[in-house]
Amino acid sequence: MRASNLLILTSKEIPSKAEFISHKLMLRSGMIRSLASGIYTWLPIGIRVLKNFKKLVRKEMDFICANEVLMSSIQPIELWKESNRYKQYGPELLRFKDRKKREFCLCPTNEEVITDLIRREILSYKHLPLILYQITTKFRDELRPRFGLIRAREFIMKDAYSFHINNSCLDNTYNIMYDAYNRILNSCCVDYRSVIAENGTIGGFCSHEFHILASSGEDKLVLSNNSKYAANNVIAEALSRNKKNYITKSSLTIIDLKRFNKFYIKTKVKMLIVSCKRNKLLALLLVNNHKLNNIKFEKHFELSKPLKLLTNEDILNVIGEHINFLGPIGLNLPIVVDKCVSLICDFTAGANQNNKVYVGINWNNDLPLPNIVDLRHVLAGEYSPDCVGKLLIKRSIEVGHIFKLGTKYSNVMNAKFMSSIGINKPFVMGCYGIGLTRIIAATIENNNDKYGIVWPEKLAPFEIVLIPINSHKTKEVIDLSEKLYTCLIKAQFDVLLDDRDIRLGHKLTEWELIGIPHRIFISERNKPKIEYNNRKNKKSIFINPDDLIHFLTSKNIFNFF
RNA sequence: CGGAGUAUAGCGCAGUCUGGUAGCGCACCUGCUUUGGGAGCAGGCUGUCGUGGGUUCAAAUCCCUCUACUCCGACCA
Repeated sequence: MRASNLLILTSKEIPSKAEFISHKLMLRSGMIRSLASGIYTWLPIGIRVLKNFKKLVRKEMDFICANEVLMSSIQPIELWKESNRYKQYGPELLRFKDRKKREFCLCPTNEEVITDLIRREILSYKHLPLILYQITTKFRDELRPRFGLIRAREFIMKDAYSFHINNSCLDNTYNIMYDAYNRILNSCCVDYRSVIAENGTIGGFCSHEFHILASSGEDKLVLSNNSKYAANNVIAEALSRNKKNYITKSSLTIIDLKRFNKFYIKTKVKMLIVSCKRNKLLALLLVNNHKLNNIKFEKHFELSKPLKLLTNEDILNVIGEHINFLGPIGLNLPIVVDKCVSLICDFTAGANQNNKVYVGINWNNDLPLPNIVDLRHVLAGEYSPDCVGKLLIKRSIEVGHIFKLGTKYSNVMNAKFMSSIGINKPFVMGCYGIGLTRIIAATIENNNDKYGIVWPEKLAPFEIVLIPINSHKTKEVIDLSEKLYTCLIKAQFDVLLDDRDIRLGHKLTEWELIGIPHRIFISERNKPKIEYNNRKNKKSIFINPDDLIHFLTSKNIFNFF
């Protein structure tokens, strides 16, 4: 490609509407333009990057013998009714009708469509296991799109689905896919983690997420500093330890707020009141500095989803006590305690009277121990649940999620195959998503400097840019540049010749912003050598033009970093 | 969906409080000079001041309506 033919739409100005580094850089480097909230147009530079990411993913899918398909971005709504996700998905599913009044939706994911395909086409166990995948546009009508491509409404995702005769076969494919995802992320040169995760509306019984660590990320990961334990914040657990060492021995006493000091705060337990199914109330007890985890609550009390916390006002109306003085003793409500609360001795809680608290409360002595459930978010510095290391909490961007679905979809959609012993069995399924447009943004979050994007070699819009200097002065410079351009194309490099009649400074800042990894300068000054310059470390080396291909293909270039 | 903010040239912004000729920088066009870090000089083009209504002799500016976009939260993977 020649720069004179390439649509390069870079900008010096920092776009006012972009907050994230990746969003700013993608706009400034001319990769994307915004069309509407969470919807983008991809420009030539961006498309080249996207193509490289697709290539990388296809290579890994090929390697594990997955079959590429392409499903429509429009889906008949009947399939969603069949899988019972029609209501569950809510307004995120963008629905519309065709001229015959048949209802459709824009594809947010493809479990239904693929299950429908397979139940029609695959009748025998002899075809299994089978992996199908596609790379295509998805649409989710997000409540609040933000951060550029990181949470867009329209995005490009690779989604894969696997079909098996049983769980052990699924486990095998799941592990193969897990490894493939690791290889993909390694190629992106990003700091990432795979973590155990929550299945959400996709369903199933086991899942892992792949996250790129970034201080700007929306998600939080809980990681052990000394073991492999890594989990999404919403399901992370910590080692529950007995906390009776707080106090020697005391007995139940009611004290006034005036005597309430630091010492009692340490052992304070707080009470939250939630409204459950049929408006019944439930009291939850948590250690004072612990935060209630909605997801854990909802998982355990599925029928009370979504969690409804009573406000101070509600509590005054319903219970008639001030929120700060609620406690389990003498309370006429069912109680559930967090695991940590169940382990604490001589604790402090409200006395259900204004300005009064009980201290020295002990389970079984002072009141029976109610149901125990893990209800809280873990805190940084706690012990890892595998007893090895302490927990760190890091921000991240979720880029991939793999699920063991089991027979969730095949059962409800009646997708069955004939097994080897002659009986019909539902397909055992897995599904595997990786957000390409999100991974591009996250890769930029991880790979940039004050000049712009620093692309990993294989993902950059071009591997090499040839920059003739003062080419208007000497024909030799032009001739050599053209010669090298032809050679590099022949050697199958993704090369760009910057043949524009603009000043050098302009070219340099522009290619630094766009992030081309390798730059070659051809000038009168360095004759007969040419200058190789590296985007990442800004170092230069002077080489003979004839050695260029050898230099670029040899290990030299890697030692150079 | 709750809260906050913004909307003026292609982009970034000033002007709005206190109503009275539509401004600046970048970009763009022309010419000359320049050419190893987004050049300099001279000249030029660019606007339904988001939409609709109201007040006024007069509205970018004051009042009301709607819309879009951004941020925080909730939600979601």
